[in-house]
Amino acid sequence: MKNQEIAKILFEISEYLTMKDEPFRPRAYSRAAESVDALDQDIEKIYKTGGLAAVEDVPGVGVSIAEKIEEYLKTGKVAYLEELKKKTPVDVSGLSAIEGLGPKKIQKLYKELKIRTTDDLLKAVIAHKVRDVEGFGEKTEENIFKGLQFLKESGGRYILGFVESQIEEIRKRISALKGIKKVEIAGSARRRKETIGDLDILALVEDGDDDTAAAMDYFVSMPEVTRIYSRGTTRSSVRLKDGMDVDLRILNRSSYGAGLLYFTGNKDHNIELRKIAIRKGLKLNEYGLFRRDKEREIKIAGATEEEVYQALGLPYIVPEIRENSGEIEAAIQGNLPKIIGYHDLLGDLQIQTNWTDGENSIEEMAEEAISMGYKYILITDHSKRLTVASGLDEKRLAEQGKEIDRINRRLRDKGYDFIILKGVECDILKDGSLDLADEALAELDIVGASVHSYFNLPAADQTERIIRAITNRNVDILFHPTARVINQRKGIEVDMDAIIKAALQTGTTLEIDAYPDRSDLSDEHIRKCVDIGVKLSIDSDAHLKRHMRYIHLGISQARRGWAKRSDIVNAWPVERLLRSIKKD
DNA sequence: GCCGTTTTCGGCCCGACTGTTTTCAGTCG
Repeated sequence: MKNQEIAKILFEISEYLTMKDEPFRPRAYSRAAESVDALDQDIEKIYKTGGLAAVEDVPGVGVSIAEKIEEYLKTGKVAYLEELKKKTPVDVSGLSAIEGLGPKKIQKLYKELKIRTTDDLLKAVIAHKVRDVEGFGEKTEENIFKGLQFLKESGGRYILGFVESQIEEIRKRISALKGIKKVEIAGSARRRKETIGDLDILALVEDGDDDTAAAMDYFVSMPEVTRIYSRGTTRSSVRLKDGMDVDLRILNRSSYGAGLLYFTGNKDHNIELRKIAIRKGLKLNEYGLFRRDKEREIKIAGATEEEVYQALGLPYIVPEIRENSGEIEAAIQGNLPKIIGYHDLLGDLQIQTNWTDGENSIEEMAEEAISMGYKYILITDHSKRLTVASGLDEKRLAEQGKEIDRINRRLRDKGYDFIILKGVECDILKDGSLDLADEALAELDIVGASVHSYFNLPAADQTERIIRAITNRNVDILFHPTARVINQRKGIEVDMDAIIKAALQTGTTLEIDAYPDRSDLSDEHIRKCVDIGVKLSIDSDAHLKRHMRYIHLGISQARRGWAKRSDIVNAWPVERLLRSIKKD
């Protein structure tokens, strides 16, 4: 599906046009970008079945943009964008990734200091040249420096949820090749880390079948490949257009499990396993588990991961917790937790609709939830402070409640075992008070509260602010507790231990926000919550129907934090959820 | 450049916040 690629191009055009001080056209392009990004159907399919006219039916897309989409689908390029880039040869998307830098400032830096790339910018910042440009100053220069540092630290990592469909597509294509029996993704993607550095693909061929040339030929000549690092019979390595490095390794059946284990990692987990092997007089490597018998090595396991673990005297350890952070000790002692499964959730507790900044109606989101097998959802539109999202005030919130009642009646009449719960995503104000009146919040089934402003308060103030908010007896869940956006913004600085403690005392649930670039709470914080018994929820934070499908990423995150079904409130039936969540 | 009509062109989301200014531009959501 090329929707995201096209959205990115349209957005880039919008930024160039903003730099040129064009009125309105930038807005038209970014609106079209958002709209294409939000589309349920494949834009290529729309074009192929309905032609240009069908593309023009996409909201925000008119004749001119439709033609550019057509051009991209046919040629993989948009001449208009190439032209803009030629006129202003600046890495806009790279530079605007820096928090606080937008097209206007980028334009100014290019004009005054000839800055084109983040490298140029870093040099200028170090030489203290930026502070002298009109409209900039010491503080801005410092913020740019921090932004560059942050990008460098997080840089080069891809957000799993955003690259997953591309990865799956490559996996499928390789699976279909002749002689390939099975293809799996290993590495940090298989451990379900929130970001991945590169991609390890493992392919299985039958023992004795060493004709891997066709598979390797295909791999290094895939359309998305821009550079071939190496091409061999068992391993090839390439770089994709978007910068990601990908390895393909071909394994035989007899060593497939050992290879999968080895390439899944993490490294420390593997090292621990090898130590166990040594203690048992065995040797573990990527080809199998071996016993030395006189002068010969005899393979005693290797075809599957399960048999390798078993031969080491261990139960199977799921990839999500292979981090050498206590899982091996727990496995030895028979204390591995029964972590939550991918089909254990009964509902989703953070969903935005077109009452505020969501795309779809309450009813559409409910239908999507029903099709996913859920029993309930909580509608949590924004509160009034978030004016751009046309956040709800007390009056509209009450109106929304009535609408939810009507839809619930309709769903019941249709015979669905499903309920829409009334909620809100209420802004936490600077001092920790809430954006909506207590009486309005008290009317709702479940209240979520979250931070969308003042991200830079000192840790002590920020912690106090959050604790004050969750101490309000109407607040049931703290949404995306650290407010981080991966590759964009660090989380707020808080004493998370103090917040987790306060959550325990007040009976507040902390959220695991599954949206790919949030993934908030992190695995590490989840584990702390699980250890002391703080309740958790796993929510999609969906602004469109499609976003609800990101929920599996939140489940991965929970699994990485060792959470059991009993720790997750939306894995509970609705009666128990409502009984337990309110702290009266 | 798109949309929605007032069918041929005028209006387009906007408030909070930051850092720069000394009254405001740029960025973010």
